Amino acid sequence: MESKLNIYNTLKRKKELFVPLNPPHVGMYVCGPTVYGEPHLGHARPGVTYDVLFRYLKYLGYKVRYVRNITDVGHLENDADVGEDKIAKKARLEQLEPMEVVQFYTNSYHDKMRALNTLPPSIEPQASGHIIEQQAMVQQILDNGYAYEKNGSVYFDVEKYNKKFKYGKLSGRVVEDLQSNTRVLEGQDEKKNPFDFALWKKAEPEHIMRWPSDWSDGFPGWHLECSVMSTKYLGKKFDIHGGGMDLLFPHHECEIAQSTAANGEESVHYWMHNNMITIDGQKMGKSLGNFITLNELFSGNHKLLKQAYSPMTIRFFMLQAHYRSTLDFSNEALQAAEKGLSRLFAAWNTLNKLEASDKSSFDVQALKQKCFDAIDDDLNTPILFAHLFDGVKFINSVAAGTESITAADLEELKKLYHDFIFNIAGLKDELEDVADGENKLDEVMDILLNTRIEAKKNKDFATSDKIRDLLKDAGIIIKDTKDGFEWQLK
RNA sequence: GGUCACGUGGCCGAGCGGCUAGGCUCUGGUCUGCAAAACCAGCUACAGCGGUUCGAAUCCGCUCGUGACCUCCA
Repeated sequence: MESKLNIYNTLKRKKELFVPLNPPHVGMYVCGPTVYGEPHLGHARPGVTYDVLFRYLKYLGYKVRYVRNITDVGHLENDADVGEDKIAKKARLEQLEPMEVVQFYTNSYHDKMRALNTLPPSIEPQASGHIIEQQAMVQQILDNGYAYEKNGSVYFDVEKYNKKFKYGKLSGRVVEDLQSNTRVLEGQDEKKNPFDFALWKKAEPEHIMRWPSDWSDGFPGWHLECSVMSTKYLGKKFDIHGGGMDLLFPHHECEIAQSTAANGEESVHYWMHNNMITIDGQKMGKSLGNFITLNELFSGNHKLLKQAYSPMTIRFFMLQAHYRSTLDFSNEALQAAEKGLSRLFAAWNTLNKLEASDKSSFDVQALKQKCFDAIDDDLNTPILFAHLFDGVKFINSVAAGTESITAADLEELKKLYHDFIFNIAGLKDELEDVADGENKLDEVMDILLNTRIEAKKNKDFATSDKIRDLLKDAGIIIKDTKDGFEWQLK
């Protein structure tokens, strides 16, 4: 478990060696989706990023508790503290019970995350299931003097908090600047300062999702759930908190303030933030309406899409960029990822058929070291794949007979590729999935292709080409090899 | 307006002081009945202008451009 994993800590603005608070245990919390719409490409990024982290930590032998929440209440439409609850709004539009909306999109989110081969989190708590705990934290913050009640709503007192602790340390903001820069929005006259945020909000009569409390019939503020649920399941201090960069301010800043105000100390050791997916250089997001849902990507059913892209193509596409860089969507980039991935899996299959000889013309240990160095360097998956592709060239050369490998090295190389491709990067061979359990198809293909080989032997190329062309039309690609043939579904 | 990022070859995308990133595309070659795959070779790079340095895509300054956050967003 001795690892050299370094992760970029947004709080410190630099890479730090990862040292868990209570080894071998690791606690990680990631902000999940607000379930009021179909998950889109943007949701896949943190899903995949923190899945790789989760997988790698487990690979290193840590006992990881991975908590990812479902936001199903308290997330408002306009200003954080005025306006309509997103879930309730969607429910009214669709003539549904709010929890029906929540369930529908939660299911869809799970389906898509599973398709992307992300492991389910250890705990996936819902905000609506933790109203009692949220009320308790509101009371705690009130008792500690960092919140005030006004007309049944409770607000966090940023100015007061800032005197003892520092508000804005994560996002690099200072309260004085906020004072002059925060937009004045209507309905905020209850607050002492415009940057104060709601911990508990009194519900308007038409508001559907509401719970009784000491202050009013109302609902919790959006930022509260993450502080509450991370504390409940990971303790007052835990290792890693992840989320999208767009949540850095105000959401994560408020989380820090709430947890600190309630518990007296900061809770998170390493803050991690994934960057955005862009489209034509602009952030892909709900508010801009320029998002492509995962449904649309998987089916190709969107005006910007030239074709469907498989979940693994999407996953690989993301892993070819560093998680802290923006990643620009385009058909060309996705197609390149699709082909690259296919080349990687072709090499994996080749690797498993390789024959050993008495010497190696390649340094497997050096490759292994490079791969670990890459992943240890703040999950640098693009570098990791660059090294794996160097290995692909070698694997293909061994198959072609221009390079060689010993039996021991071969075993080592197989393990290396298996560990990194499947266990850590979390990729899977989708073609193999299809082929599995289709023994009949295998038999039929053997018959067909052996017939073709005979035709070739007899120089009956018209027949052999016809078989190849017709199969191609049916979505099956034939590759002739030295001593036979290979085929794969496209 | 404030705060902070970023601008790399046809496309995507690493690198963060000296050493080929990688993937995809393109061109030529080897192999093959042809094709595909594979292998070999090649092709256009570091926004601009200064500065620091023996040496800069990489550090500093300025200019131009793009974006993010400051309001819900992964």
